[in-house]
Amino acid sequence: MDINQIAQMAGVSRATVSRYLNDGYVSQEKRVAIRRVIEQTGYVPSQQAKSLRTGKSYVVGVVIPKINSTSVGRMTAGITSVLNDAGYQVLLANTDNDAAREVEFLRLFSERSKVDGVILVATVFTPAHREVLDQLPVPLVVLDQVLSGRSCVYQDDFGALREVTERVLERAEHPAYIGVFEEDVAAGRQRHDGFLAACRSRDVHVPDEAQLVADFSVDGGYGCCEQLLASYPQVDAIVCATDSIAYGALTCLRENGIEVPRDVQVTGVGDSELSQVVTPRLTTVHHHYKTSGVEAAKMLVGLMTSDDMVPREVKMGFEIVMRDSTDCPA
Amino acid sequence: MDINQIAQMAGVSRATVSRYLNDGYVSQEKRVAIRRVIEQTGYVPSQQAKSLRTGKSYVVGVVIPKINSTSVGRMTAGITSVLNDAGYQVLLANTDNDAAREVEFLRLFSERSKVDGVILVATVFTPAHREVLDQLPVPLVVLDQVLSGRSCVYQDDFGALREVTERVLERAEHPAYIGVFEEDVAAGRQRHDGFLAACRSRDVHVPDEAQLVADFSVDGGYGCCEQLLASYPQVDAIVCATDSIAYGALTCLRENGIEVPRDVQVTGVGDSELSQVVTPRLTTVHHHYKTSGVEAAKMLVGLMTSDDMVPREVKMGFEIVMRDSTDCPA
DNA sequence: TTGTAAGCGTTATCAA
DNA sequence: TTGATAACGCTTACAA
Repeated sequence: MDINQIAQMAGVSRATVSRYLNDGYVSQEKRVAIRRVIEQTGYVPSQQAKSLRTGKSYVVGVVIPKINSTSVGRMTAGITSVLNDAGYQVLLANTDNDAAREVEFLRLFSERSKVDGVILVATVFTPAHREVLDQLPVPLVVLDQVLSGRSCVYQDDFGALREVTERVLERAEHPAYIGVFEEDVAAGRQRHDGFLAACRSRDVHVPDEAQLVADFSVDGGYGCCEQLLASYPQVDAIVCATDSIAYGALTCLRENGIEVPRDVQVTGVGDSELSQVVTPRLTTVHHHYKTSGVEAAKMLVGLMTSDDMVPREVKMGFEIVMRDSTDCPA
Repeated sequence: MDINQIAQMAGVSRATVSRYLNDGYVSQEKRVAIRRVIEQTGYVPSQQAKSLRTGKSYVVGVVIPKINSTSVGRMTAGITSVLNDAGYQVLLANTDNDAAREVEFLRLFSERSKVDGVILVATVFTPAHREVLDQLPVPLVVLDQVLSGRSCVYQDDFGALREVTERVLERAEHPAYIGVFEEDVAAGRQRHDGFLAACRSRDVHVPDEAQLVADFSVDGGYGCCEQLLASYPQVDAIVCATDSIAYGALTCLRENGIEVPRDVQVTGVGDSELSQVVTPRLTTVHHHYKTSGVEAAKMLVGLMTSDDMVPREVKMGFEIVMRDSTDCPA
């Protein structure tokens, strides 16, 4: 069922049908004729052919590091809702934290699939990243990481960790930090720096053995916490870079008969649904992940439609959610 | 940069370049000439034009009910990994548990976007679903729900709930059930039926007020549990349809000074990462979600490539993970 | 082994 | 307001 058949059945040329479908500029008379035929046949124009001709695909590529992570899940939910409402389809690329695949997918998107835009939920930026991003022939929005000079939406990880650490320090003297690898500027370096900034401003010294690096998992948190108890037994607060790490730490502390928050305070980042379910309920940073996805998608739609938008860098706000794993004065 | 320019630069016709790109059947001599030009220019054929001509898009549509759910996340991870490795791109449609949008997306996929196949992570089947599925011009695999006569991969929810309930009944006499709406055949009806089957085989009567329906959330579980304590105080075991519901129940019980598992046993379904982190650690059913996604994707690839595959219905195995929220003899 | 030519289903230009 | 006609970039008979 193609436009030619519709034209024939309606007794017009295919150009007229095309106009009916797009601009308008068709006489009332032919308009109704065409409408009737289309309704009868259930004809739907081929998006493929249309794309080939117009150069617009109404598809955007979204590259994410890990689909099964609550923060990424929330961001993706925000992205898809805006994009779908705006008439775009979403081509999803899950890289499983493999930076090389990230580059691969970006290249794939720009060369083969002809997407109209790209959202990159980023973790690290290698030279290969910069190169492929520079080559990108379509608008790009970077999410959850700042890339200066480009449109991006990111969390205030530095500010968040500084603030949550300050709260903890009202009762603690020997804080420790369990973070993630620093190549991840946002979740790695910024959070770590925020922690250190708070300590410095209080003149609290944090020895190296109190600053550990875990992967993003519960088990990683557990392991680091064990290590911490061995090498830095005076610890009285553990600031963690993610909720998962904090869960692992909580479990480890409990199994070692250490009471939270009385003996050791614990904090996380992410405010995943389970934070209010663990015992004790976890004090954490609430990042507006879904909203940041929404922002990024809106920004991309703006870039794709009016092509003279200047890049903006948007830093999202956050909230500290005080629960039972810390011990601050109200 | 199109095939014509490459042809011209290599001094051959564009048909020869096309052959070089596909079948082969090009002389050694021209082959090297073409390769050189392609390398110089970085030419990449337009997938769009190719699709228009061949009718294959190498895109599959994946419809999911909720992106930010651990079970769906795991299934999607399995799906994308297989599909990407097989050279397909994934168009993702997140319906946010809206059955109408599910139908809409299916229609969109089949009519406008010309996907080569569809994976539907299903929850309910309305008549509208059946209609659009019947119209679907491309192979389909249903995931996480059984649809007889069609290719599908699903969890053994009946068997899982029966078994976990049997375990619980070794120590309990007044079990209760907190489920989800029964229109969801798998998570709703099958799990409920499994629970009831186990009770029946032990001649345990379960009054209506001990069978509640929650949404999929922690809060839902909390609320139902409160209700349960009021209307069925003799309860000594709560079998929950999902981990989230179980987390809510655990929290509610703790706040009411009821000890788990001594006073009341609790079980969930899903074995999400946090199940080993809550206190007490949750006894639950481990469903092989990621593997089921892998299976479904492989099946779809089979259907898309050799079009004479007969539909199969695959029931996945499961494991009962006994932890501390139950109290069974080892 | 290669080139010519006819599509795939649209939209855009230009006369009429 | 409409209809030829030429693209968009590719594949595939068919003929040479």
